[in-house]
Amino acid sequence: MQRQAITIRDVAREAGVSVATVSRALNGHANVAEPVRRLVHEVAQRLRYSPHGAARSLSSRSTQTIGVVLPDLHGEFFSELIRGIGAGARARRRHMLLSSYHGDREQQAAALRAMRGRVDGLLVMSPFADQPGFLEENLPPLPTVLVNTQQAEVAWPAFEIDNHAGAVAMTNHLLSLGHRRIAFIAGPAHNYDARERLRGFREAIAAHPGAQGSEYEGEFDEASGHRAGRRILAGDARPDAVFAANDMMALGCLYAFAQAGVRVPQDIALAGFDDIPLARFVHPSLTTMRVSIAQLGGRAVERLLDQIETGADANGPVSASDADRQVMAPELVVRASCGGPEHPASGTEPRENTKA
Amino acid sequence: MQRQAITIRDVAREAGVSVATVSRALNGHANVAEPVRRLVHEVAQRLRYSPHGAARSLSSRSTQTIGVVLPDLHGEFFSELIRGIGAGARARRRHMLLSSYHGDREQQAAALRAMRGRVDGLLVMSPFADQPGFLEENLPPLPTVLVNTQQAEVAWPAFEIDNHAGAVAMTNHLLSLGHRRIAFIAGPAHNYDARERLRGFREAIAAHPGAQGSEYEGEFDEASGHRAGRRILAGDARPDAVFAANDMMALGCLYAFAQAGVRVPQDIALAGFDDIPLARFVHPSLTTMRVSIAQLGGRAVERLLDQIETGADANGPVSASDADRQVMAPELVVRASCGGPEHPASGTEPRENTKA
DNA sequence: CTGAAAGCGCTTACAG
DNA sequence: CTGAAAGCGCTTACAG
Repeated sequence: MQRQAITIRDVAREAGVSVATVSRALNGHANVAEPVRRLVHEVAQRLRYSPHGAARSLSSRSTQTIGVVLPDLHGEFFSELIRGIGAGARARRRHMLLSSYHGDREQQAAALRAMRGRVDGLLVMSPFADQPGFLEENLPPLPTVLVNTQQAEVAWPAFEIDNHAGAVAMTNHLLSLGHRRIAFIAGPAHNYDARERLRGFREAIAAHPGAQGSEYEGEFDEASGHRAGRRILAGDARPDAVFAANDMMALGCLYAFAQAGVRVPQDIALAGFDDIPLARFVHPSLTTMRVSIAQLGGRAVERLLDQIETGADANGPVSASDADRQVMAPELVVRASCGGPEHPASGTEPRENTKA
Repeated sequence: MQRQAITIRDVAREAGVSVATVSRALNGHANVAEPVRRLVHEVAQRLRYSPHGAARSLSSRSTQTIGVVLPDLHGEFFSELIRGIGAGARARRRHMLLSSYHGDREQQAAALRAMRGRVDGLLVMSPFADQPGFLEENLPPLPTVLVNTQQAEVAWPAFEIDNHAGAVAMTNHLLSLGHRRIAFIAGPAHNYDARERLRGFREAIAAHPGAQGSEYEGEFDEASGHRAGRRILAGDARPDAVFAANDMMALGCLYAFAQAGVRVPQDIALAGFDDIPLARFVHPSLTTMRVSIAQLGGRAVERLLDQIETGADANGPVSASDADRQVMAPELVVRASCGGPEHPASGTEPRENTKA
């Protein structure tokens, strides 16, 4: 059974008016007589008419949709980002066209180009944006806001987590607890967040006379954290504290310590970054930097929609200034792994209702 | 700087051919002379032309996009679902229009209607689908597949987790361990998954002579699990085992037991449902039913795309049969909370690379 | 307040 | 193999 799609012409015929009048009535234009407006609405409802999105977009030159181009959909970072963007879009009655691609440069270029004529603006997270020309060549002529993305030069408005400041804050926290020999488990070098966190760690160590930093490689996953933990224990000068560039690696490291009978925080302090849900549940609970990814997404979409609505949709690289690069500060969360309170209020603190 | 959008006419003019030829060349139609094809591609590339999505959709009557309508974006269930759908869509070169709405019936109705002319098919998860007429009245005339959704009558193809079978399996597992008095912490009654899990528990208990079930209310969150745990301990006949309808409640319950000094599994066994990432990290690690949400989404999108491509896009409620209701069985994961191995391979088992 | 008509940017029979 | 033309389903100046 192929239901025949109802068009605006059907409504017009049935209501005995022109399609122009139907369009005006349904779009809430003022210049429609009240009885006509009512009639049209009544007929449209009876016929279960709903306008054809592509047709409407083409003639009105507006899609009521924002495009979201991400490098991946895996993991909590992206799910929180999408949730934040989705909430922001919904609040302002926009749809969301989601395009993930695999890490390949050409694939992302294609994804960006394919957005033309489908969306009114773009939210982009791209590992290739630091390659000169990449965005200029592939971004459709649309307002665009970047998220957690390093640009070749500041050209588009951008929102990002202040990874550098967060790493400085955490390092300083460890130093303030009296730790002097601090090991850092770094994330992958190709990752922007990872580089910024490493940079923050190095700066904070360098700024503190007497502090001594050491660095270990990691891949942002549990396994590499575990390997780093073992290497740390195998070294001859055991550090006072370990700062892992993200929580997953901190958990892997924690497990390596547990296996070796090294107690946290008594024998060695441990800290992570991200405040993933697990962080408060492990034993000891993990000191970390909390980043609000959903809020990052929400703010970015706000900014994008403002830009779309003011029509000042300067889309080229000329419009942005440094003022348009907004960083969001993470927050230090002290837990037991650095001598803070254990498992604060877990089990009593109400959490979000989760589906199933 | 408002870059002027390049249209197919610009390419045609520049290449000295008609727009029809440009269209054919760019869409890979066979009937274009090779030199012409090359010229057109070259010009299009030089001009950085990309076709206007709405225009293309309107004239070709195809959007290369699937619509996804969900009740919420919160929590791991939805992020995994989106990830699975996204991977499936990408594999078959489709875009994904994501529309979440708040729990309200009218809002979902509007979200469904707004999909017309924007997508070629729909993936829908709806708590209102059990109300007769809701889908019939609001679904656009498009191929549609339902996900984890209870229909008034089987009318659309549907994919869902076999919550009933999972609950039966878990209850039988607890019985097989020798437990006879089993408490069940239920999820919210308005939730389909919750109802199915409860139904499975009751059936398995009823089928086992000598087994004795008791039921406690819960809301699928940690706090309600904690409350239920306290009530369970406060009762006079302490059960041998507790089966929580999801992991979050199991964790809350676990914490209540820990506070009361009740040991798991020595004093009481505990099991959950979902296998959330936390489940293997808590102490004791949690026995649970693993459900592959991403796979659920992936299969559903496969089915939808097949339907779209065969053009047999029967979209009305007549086409589906019971054969079109596919259930996916969850898998029992035995861990320490029921006497299984503690923290299996954690820290060594490589996990997915997570962004930051 | 209302309608006829042009136009949005493509694709696709239809001729040739 | 190629082009002129119609058409997809809307919106929006333009007249009246």
